[in-house]
Amino acid sequence: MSLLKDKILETATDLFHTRGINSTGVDTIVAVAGTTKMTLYKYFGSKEDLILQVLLKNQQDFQSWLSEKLNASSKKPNDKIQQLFDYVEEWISSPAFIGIGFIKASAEFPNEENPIHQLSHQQSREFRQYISKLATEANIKDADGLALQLSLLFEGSVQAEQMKRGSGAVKYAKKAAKILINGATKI
Amino acid sequence: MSLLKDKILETATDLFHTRGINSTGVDTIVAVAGTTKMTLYKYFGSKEDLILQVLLKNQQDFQSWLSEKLNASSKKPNDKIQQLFDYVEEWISSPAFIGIGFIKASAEFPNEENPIHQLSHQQSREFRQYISKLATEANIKDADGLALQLSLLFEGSVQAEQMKRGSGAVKYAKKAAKILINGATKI
DNA sequence: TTTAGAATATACTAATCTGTATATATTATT
DNA sequence: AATAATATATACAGATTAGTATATTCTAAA
Repeated sequence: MSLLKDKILETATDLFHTRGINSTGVDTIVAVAGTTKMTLYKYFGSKEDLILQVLLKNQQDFQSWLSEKLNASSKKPNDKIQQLFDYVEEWISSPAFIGIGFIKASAEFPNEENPIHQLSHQQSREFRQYISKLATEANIKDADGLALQLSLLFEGSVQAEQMKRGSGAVKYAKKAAKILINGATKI
Repeated sequence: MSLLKDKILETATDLFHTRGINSTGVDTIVAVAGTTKMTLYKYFGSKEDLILQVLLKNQQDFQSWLSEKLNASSKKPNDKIQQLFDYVEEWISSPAFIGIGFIKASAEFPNEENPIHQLSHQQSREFRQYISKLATEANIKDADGLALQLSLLFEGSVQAEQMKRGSGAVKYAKKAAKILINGATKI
């Protein structure tokens, strides 16, 4: 594990978020990270490789943060799905919030053949499946359907927050989620 | 009104959607449109100006299409808000669907000072206000809150469809919208 | 202290980007 | 047929892009 590799990943993550992926050159990344292109290309085969690794790290960080929060909060499946958006709100409202990589990346790389687009799509599916698992464990009727609806609210909230910091959209997403979850819960 | 200007706008709209905005050069646009850069810069002061005009035209086209559909379908406000997602589904499912410009543009130009980002944000707000007006006329309790929730479902659906054509997400967004609308309707 | 690996500085290629300059051809109107 | 506007072709400037080559410096281990 190299400190410089981490520093480059972290810097790229930040710049991709604040300036966009295509608008951020590798020259800028190494300048801000305080290293050189030679070092960057030692750790990352190409800019595309760097983008993919940034996406992977972002998603891993978010997913593990969320899972830990949910697992720590309660053992009961019903509580977990109910609290999902509480933690989503906490995460979106945190000052460290830097968006969801796969949403932005899929917009910047719309071609479905592109590896970056494909990874984005896969991550979006994986997150939806995670919600579906939560819903299944909570004994919900149409788990996949509800998971899809919740993921729309989630991605919409992230989108709204990326558009305008402090939008407060997630507060209403949370309310909508509660209504949808209650409506889908078997009696 | 110039035919060439329209051709350039149309070509740019298509290329921005299929390849991304920053990844599409003006050279490509004029080549596909069958004209030259001199002509493009006669009608558009800059690439940024072209992008802004593409965004404006996209949104006008969608908004007027949607309003006409809703006005033609029923005079009753309650019907209109109920049918909103029917037409959103029709529009997203249409082969001519090319996404929502302001969602992609805000991802590619994340800086809140950027004119393209600002126009995107404004268009997102205007669409939300349009839904809010529908909700108010339908005598709904928290019209702004419901409008926000529906817009999250809307943007999430568009996002999902941009990620994977034929995702079918809007079908579930429609169901969710019905539940939220019914829950928010005064009795 | 010598040696090996890691990181650096600098310069380069070759392509692409936005925007402009100049001069020619086409078209419609008088 | 002469005039004026519109569109064209071509070339260019100047900046920026991703990625590589070369040579030097630093650091840690033997």
